[in-house]
Amino acid sequence: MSQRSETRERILQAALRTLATEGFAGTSARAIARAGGFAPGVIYYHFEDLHDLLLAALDYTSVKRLARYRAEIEAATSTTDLLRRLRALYAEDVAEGHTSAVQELFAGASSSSRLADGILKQVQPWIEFTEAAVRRLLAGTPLEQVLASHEVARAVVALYLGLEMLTHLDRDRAQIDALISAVEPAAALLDQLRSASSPSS
Amino acid sequence: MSQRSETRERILQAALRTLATEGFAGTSARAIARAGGFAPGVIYYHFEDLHDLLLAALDYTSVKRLARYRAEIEAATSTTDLLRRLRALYAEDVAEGHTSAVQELFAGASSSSRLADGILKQVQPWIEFTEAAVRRLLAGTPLEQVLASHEVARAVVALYLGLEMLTHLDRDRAQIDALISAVEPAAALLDQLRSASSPSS
Amino acid sequence: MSQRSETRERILQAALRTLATEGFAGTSARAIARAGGFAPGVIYYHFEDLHDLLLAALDYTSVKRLARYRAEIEAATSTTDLLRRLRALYAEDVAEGHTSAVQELFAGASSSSRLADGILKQVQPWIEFTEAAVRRLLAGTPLEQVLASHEVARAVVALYLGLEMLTHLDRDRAQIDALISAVEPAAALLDQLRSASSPSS
Amino acid sequence: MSQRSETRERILQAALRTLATEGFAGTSARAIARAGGFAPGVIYYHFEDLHDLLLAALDYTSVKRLARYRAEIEAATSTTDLLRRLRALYAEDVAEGHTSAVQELFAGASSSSRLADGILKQVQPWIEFTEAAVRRLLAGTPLEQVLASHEVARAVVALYLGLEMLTHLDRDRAQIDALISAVEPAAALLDQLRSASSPSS
DNA sequence: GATGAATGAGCATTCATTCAT
DNA sequence: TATGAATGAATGCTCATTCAT
Repeated sequence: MSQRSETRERILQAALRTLATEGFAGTSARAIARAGGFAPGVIYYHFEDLHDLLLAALDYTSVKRLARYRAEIEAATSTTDLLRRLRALYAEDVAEGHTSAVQELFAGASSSSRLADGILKQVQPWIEFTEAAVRRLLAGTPLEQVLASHEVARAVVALYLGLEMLTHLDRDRAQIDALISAVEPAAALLDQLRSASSPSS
Repeated sequence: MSQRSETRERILQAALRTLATEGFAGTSARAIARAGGFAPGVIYYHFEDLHDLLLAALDYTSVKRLARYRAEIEAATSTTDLLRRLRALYAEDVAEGHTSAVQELFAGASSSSRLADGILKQVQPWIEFTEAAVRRLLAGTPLEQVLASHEVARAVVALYLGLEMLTHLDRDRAQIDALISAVEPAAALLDQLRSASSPSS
Repeated sequence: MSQRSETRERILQAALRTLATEGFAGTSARAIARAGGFAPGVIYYHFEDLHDLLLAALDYTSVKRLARYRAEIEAATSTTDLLRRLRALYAEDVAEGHTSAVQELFAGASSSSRLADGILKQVQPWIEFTEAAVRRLLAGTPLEQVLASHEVARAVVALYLGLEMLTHLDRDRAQIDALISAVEPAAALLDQLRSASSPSS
Repeated sequence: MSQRSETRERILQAALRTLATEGFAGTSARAIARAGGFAPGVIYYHFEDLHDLLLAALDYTSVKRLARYRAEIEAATSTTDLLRRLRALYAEDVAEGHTSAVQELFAGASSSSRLADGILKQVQPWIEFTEAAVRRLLAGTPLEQVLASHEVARAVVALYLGLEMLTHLDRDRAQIDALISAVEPAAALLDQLRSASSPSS
């Protein structure tokens, strides 16, 4: 890896770390530089400006996470299994600081429409990915007729973002686990519906 | 109403208006004062500081809206009817600037844990209210056994917040309407489940 | 005088002083604030931005000086007398720091077309004033037929600016005096031409 | 030409081009490097620092232009002819970007006395050249007794600089042409004076 | 000879907040 | 009660210059 792209990566990681520890408002050029141990000026050597860096940071973490989600979700054999995998994926999100960064950046989108536009572009793949997953999930169940997959996908992504918001407020990650647990019976029900409708599979 | 509380109200409304038009980042003491036609100094005469004012503003709009939601949701006769009422309530939220203010303040919570704590206190009543509504809604359906009302309530509130976030990003309010429409068949299904399980009611 | 306009004047004078002592490039908001003994922020409380302040400062000195020039030039009884008065006026320009400020601001116009436009507006009255003076000066002499007063006026103003530039370079104000002295015989000649053409006056 | 001096020349030309297109304030090391297609670092390999480069650039264009002026002015057969040649020379100045570079550098002299000193050294030859030209021009006319050639020369150079300043402000090059045209009758007069005083020449 | 990454000081500007009036 | 002038720290960003490669 070239020296240039190494530094670029150092800056991206410092930005993500700063978002997680200082929040969006605290993620100033100086704060990022402090976190990464470099001069504030380097940021502008590698990125157009702060917005550019923050969007790049979101992209950096988003692309990596989307790949992981894609791999796990496609490997799921049942809704119950899917839920188990989602629980693990979310734990990874938290461990890697992905949730914090996402939450802070979405919050920060309020302060700049340029940032908002950039973020919007990055949510699209997640909505599309979720839509495909929802379609697969409902296939062969009565719900297939009754739920529009695009709208459901959007709702699922919104739910993720909203839950992060609440979690940020009360700092109680356990609630997310509780929600997943709470949904388990419903997942089991869905699996039954599916096996009933296609007994051979 | 005393002159003091009249001024207080003017400030609260100016703050909400500013949140809606300028976003959280643009809601400076100066901006609020400009919007309300008073001197920046008066804010500090009526409120501890800017955070205090913003929290008071959230309370101001939140209490009013919660009362409206309570009235409408309690009057709902079926899930389908409930959905119709929710659509109207949401339109009111938008018209009154409540959605904007809420979205901006939640986003702003990132910048200060004091603000976050204050906001958290204001979400609690909404979660409790939603929990009661969910319980009433699922009562007498098979889902009652299968969904934990507290977790569902939290998810519903999170969904509202997350949808506002997405709407703020793509400025496409129609998506909210589309989601409500998409859920209608499911609501009808729920109504059928209920009437099947308790034919006498 | 109100407190507001007193401070405004303090800022204007600090700006002029800083232009004279630090040059255009050194006339930063901080430097002006230091020179005037106030916080940098006050500048933005009284002026839109730094350009706005600098243009206001140019206006401040320019209006005062133009009034003085107008009074003196109109009182001149002959070209020789005019020259004597110009010498005194220029000495005042220097003493008041007007020359420095003008020189620095014109130089600074290079860095911003907004500044350039503002300065241009302030030169116009000087060119018009000079044109009137030139017309009066040449009236009744053979040169009247031979020199276009508008172009001559422009040239005279340009000469003033150019001489300031050179003076700034070699810091030799005596050269300006030498030029005025050098022109004296020509002025005397002009006076003779005029008295010859209108013997009665 | 050695590779070293070739690069040096590329830098000089990039500097002049940048002065003309970006102005003094925009002529940063980066900007010059970008204009010339080389790394910022090379500048410091060939020149002490940025000031040193800018002075060298002024010298580069100044020496070339002075040679042209010398050739043309010495070939002039009358004041009218001289004026015609000056008009052409000035057009060359503009076309080559010499006027822009000179104007910007003189403006920039405000920001540093080191730059000012260097520029001063480069004006001297122009003043001397102009003085010789003035002396030749007035020789054999009554004005010879009445105008001190050194002071006139200085005034002429100042006039050139001042006119460039005004032209930079109002971006109206036509005014320079208008001035030359306006002076033509006076030039013709001077030619008559000369032929009257020395009928044999 | 040349590169381009990095530095750290500097810039204009905005802000929450205070306080004399 | 209310005003609005003033503060001083913080912001994003640019720059001349250095130096390891």
